[in-house]
Amino acid sequence: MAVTIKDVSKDANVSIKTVSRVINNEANVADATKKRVLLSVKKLGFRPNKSAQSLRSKRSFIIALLYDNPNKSYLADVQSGIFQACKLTGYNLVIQECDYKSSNLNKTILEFVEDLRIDGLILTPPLSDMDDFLEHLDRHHIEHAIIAPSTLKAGSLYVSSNDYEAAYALTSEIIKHGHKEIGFIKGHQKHSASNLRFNGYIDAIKNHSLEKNDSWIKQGNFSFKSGFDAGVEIFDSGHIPTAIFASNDSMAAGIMKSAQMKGLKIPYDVSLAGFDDSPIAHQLWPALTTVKQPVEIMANHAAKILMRKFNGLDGKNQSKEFKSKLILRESLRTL
Amino acid sequence: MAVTIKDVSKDANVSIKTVSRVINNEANVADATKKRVLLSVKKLGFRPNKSAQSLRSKRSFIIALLYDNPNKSYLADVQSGIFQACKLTGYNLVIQECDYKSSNLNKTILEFVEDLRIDGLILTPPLSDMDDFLEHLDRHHIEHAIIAPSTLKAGSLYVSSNDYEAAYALTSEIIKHGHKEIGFIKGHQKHSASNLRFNGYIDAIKNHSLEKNDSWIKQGNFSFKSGFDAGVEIFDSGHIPTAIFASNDSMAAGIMKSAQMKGLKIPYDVSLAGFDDSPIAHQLWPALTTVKQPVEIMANHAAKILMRKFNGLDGKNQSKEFKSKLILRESLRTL
DNA sequence: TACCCCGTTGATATCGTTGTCAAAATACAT
DNA sequence: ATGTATTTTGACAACGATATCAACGGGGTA
Repeated sequence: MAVTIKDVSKDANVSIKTVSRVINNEANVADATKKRVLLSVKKLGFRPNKSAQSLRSKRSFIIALLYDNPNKSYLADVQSGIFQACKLTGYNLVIQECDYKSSNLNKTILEFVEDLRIDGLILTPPLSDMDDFLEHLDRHHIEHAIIAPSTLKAGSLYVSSNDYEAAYALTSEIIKHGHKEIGFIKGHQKHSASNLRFNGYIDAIKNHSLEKNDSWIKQGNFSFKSGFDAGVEIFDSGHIPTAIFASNDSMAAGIMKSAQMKGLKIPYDVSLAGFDDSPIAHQLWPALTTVKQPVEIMANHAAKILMRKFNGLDGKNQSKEFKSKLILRESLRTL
Repeated sequence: MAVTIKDVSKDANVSIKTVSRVINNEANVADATKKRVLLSVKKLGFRPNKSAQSLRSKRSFIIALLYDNPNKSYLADVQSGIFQACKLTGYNLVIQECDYKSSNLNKTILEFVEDLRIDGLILTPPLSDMDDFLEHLDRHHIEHAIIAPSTLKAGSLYVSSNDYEAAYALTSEIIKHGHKEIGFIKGHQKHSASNLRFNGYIDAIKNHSLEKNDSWIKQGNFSFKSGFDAGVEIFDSGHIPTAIFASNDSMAAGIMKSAQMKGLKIPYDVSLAGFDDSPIAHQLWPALTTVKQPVEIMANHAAKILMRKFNGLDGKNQSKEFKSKLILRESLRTL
């Protein structure tokens, strides 16, 4: 039989309530008593029964990661970042795949949270962008931290990255390399990052007095295939830009493949840039110029501020924007 | 306040025990009663409190996925397969990253399982191969299903793939393409799959009366970098094989990069094959010839048989070996 | 009719914590 | 010494389910 709070209370010669106070770090326990209890806890190897704690106190010490069909490497990074944070605090991590288009998403998640008494959620795009869903969470007082939200609501917990600035910077860098004709592949329409990146590109183009050419701007959806298709379209058209900036690396890889199949050499015939610095970026040849977001660190921070909030350490809102980093590799050349 | 079993019992005019019997599908409840109770359950929207269930019955309806630093896309596939199975049965999935080299792995996991009252574990390589750890689980009666175990113990739950046969078949295919000098990059030493794949290669070589050349056989560890390094070594040596078979796609990608940097063209100067059919395999140019394991389906099956066991549906041992599929792509050419 | 068997049902204890509230002990002021 | 405020402690209820075990009711048998 496992050790219970009762065993500890007997061993330390106090009431179970006092043991409870000690393990929950409550105030107003005499130092001597505390020491004695902790000794017994250690001696007997007592670990509180989480089901009982959860039943009584309505806290589970579990947080959940919600995601919908993300890029695999992105998911792994997010997950890892959250997990590291959990390990420090003793929380556990449940994962929940969900369909952002589902009509009963709200209900499903509410029941999920209530059933497991989940203490809080971490949301990834495109869930981060669903205002209706976020409002639903607020209405039911479900704590949550948002990774890459579209609108930065005061009082909400989030971590974001400077997608606009990064896309602007990368575009400027491409221009600095002498390019004047720069294509762009847009990302998934439901991801707010898509617009940010596109706007960064557009504004950089404009501010450098270059002309925007719609036949070089294609709608993708962050998938390899959409990049490949866009590449085929562009390369089949009469006029090819000297550089193409894809909203993520998968699409850039798709473009690279379509280029190579056409016999076009990167970066000699056309330069290429991606976004994300996913593993494929440096595994390709030539390696991709791209933008690295500190995804794992961002997710880690999201988990941390979420758990801090549970514990009332909410003093300053600790939501934060993280800076991305330009990574220049061989796929971009100077004209 | 949430609806409890008590509310249902009042509404249906039965005792709480009878409600409990109905929601747990126990025998010996009169049909009429059952119907009445189910009606009330539906009407009131009753969902049993999991903490209470868990506390009393020592079941949590949670399973956990244990992994140690796997390939990101592999992890995502495994996770997704398990998740699909969970969704059908109402189980939840918590993930636990762990360090297979840690000296207190046994203790950590035991406490994790006991604290959360985890019903069962799913293990991925290299944890699948740690006999000591597996024995520890048995000793503490922790249910588990193993993905890709090294030794197929009777009575244990597992899903495996035919790595040996697949490597043999792929090697034979390479030989059939006219290659007589075939290099090989080994995988991580702690993964049993590494040996299986290597043995498949070696036996195919032997059975086709080809000579094994140790300078073309390199030790890798499944990482891109280890493949890259192996490639550099091989290509820097005087004599280059006409084909190289890497134990996984990441390493094959590494070799491809090292080849391209050396100015060697794949598949003209050297053919290449990988293993796993990870996303990168078809995102490269030329696309990789490889072996596809139904990872997601395997993981799904592992989760299913594990959960079946909880429910005593253990009749036949439903462990299973899954067949891999050869995928021929441009990286392999006929000599 | 009396008896037993067996499917059905319910009263109540129980799981291991935390919450409530009052009692006991101690500190402080008069 | 006395009264009061404050800290420390414990008895017991409560959380919401399942487990135990006994009672009930109807059919079959002697």
